[in-house]
Amino acid sequence: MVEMSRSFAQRVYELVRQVPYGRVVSYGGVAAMLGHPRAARGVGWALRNLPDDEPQVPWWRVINRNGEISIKGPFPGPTLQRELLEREGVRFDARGRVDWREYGWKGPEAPVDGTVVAP
DNA sequence: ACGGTGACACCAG
DNA sequence: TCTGGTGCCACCG
Repeated sequence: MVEMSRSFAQRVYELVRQVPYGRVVSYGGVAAMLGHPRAARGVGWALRNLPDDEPQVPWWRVINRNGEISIKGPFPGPTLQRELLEREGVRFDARGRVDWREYGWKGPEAPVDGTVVAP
């Protein structure tokens, strides 16, 4: 097993499950939404060790701050992730990056644009 | 308790 | 913009 109670990893999975189809979020973004703005690496570790017991976790929608695929290794990792994202309509530029303005997910409680926050 | 690892982020230069 | 160095966090023998 990889977790016992509500481990950090478990919370990562729950949040990533909420990332909408065709949208992406950064490791640091996930960490921040969980209240741990400096735990980006922890998020990466959690997704790398995603157990088979955790279905419905769109791990491929999590990329690094530069809008790039951050998976290492030759085996079906980087390629598969990009494949899955493109299949959802996410487009990569010539440098292999995603535009945050267009596909970035602001979080489950993100305010609708046009909302006035303060004068 | 300790040191090492990793699908990260940030800050100079 | 890119690159290298540094900081941080969760987790594993």
